[in-house]
Amino acid sequence: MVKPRKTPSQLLHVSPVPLYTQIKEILRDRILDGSYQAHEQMPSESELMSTFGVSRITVRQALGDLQKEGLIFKIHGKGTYVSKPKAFQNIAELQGFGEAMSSMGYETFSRVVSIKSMPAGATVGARLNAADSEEIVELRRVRYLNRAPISLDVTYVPKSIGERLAKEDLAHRDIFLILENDYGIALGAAELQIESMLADDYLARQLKVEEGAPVLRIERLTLTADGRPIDFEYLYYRGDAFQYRMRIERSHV
Amino acid sequence: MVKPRKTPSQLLHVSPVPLYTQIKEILRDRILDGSYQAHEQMPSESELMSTFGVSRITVRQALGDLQKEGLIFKIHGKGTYVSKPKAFQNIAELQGFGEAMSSMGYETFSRVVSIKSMPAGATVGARLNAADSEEIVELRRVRYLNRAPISLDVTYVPKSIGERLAKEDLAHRDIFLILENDYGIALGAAELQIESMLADDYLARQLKVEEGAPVLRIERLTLTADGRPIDFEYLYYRGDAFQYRMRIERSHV
DNA sequence: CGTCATTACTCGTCATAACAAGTTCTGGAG
DNA sequence: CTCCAGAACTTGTTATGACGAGTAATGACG
Repeated sequence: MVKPRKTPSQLLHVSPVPLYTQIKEILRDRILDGSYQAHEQMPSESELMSTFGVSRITVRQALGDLQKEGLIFKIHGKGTYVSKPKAFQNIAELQGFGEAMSSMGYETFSRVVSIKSMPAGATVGARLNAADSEEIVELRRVRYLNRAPISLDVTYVPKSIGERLAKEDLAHRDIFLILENDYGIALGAAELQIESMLADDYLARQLKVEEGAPVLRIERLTLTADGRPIDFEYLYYRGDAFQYRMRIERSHV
Repeated sequence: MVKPRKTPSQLLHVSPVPLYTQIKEILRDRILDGSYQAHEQMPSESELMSTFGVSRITVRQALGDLQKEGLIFKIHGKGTYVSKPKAFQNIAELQGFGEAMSSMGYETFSRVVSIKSMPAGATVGARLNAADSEEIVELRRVRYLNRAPISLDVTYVPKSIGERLAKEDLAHRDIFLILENDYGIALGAAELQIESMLADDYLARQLKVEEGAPVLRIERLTLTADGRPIDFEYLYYRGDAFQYRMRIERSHV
């Protein structure tokens, strides 16, 4: 059967954006805007090949990425299906606080309480992979959501980074985004520990809650893409006003 | 053109295990046992092709999987490198409590407090996608770690599943593993909400803490691989004895 | 009517091939 | 010696082709 090799209209072949990325985004849009309903079967790989005019490898790469995002799932021998609607989609991403909130439509800002240089000490030094006596920068901020204080962030970064950060607009910009966009540091993963505690005097004042109120304490170590620790934080969230939400994938190993 | 089907040497081609999986496991072993040191450059793709006698596609699939696991990372134009050692590796997986603890060498068991059938009600019904009046099963368990109570789990599942679960050895087996291994239900992802609260009278008695002690409250909805909600839980963890740890990847989109 | 083999579909795996794009080293021009 | 072009590496993207394996519908057979 002769297939007319028509140039797939929608796709830009000269673009610096890979084909599979373009296809992935077209399909993601169709899923999110409801063109493909949840639990519906998606077009098969061979259909997608001909409609987009690309090879199967390219189609599979696009579908594989969407599967990693949790938008679709496959059943061997049957087909590819759309997962449940949006709601929570990709919350298991590493995001800064402002990044996460603004993507949900909330307005936030931070108040910088203090910035100071100090020796790392044993605990922080161990996390940031620095000697106890090495100078690092401690940065304390209170995060506000709709004018109400919601968390106290105590951030430790290496001196070189901290001195640059001190000059930035920390009230309105996420540290994560500054590191990535301005400093060109690719972030990899974060390790979290979450526990519950009671507000002490200092926390109560900063978060405008009663002493003894429940507080969510998160210890977060952020790593660069090549695994170097770069940012160690203690985050104290008001227990009454905030819920830490995420989505975790079962390992597909 | 007929292609002679020649068999490359070292790997098992008759095995039901895909080549890329075999290669992935060989490489993972070498990383974990230190043959490839952290931050060291791994053999290039072409080297791996010739040493294993496979095509580049196969090598890339193995490396891609290892990258998803966080064991290696790649730099375009430079090469493939080993990430930081183990420590935390793959904690962002969906695991049951016992599953997670026993993989860390702890002994756990559960005490079943109650199992009862009841109408779903608005909150639970919405989560499990059931009518308010539909009968579901509520299961209360206290989890013990080294003989100390550490959490109260309140689990809601559809009646059909709950009635089967009631006959199982819930004291020593994770619900997740029963669902997957015995019932053949593939689990997909879980959505979590974490918040901090104070122990009330009932919780304090169950967890053997003082009333007003900090408690980590986790709301967890577990979905099957095809996105159907199947298990909704409230988990109340003792704030003094437990830390919820995880590792989150920055989106590689 | 129930069972089973066939068949036609799906996704899963793997080979070969080519070019693009980023990095590093080298050698020659100035 | 310095600087810059290019070679020689790396990973990234894409095409074409083939076979395997799981699922489902079909139809023949008992």
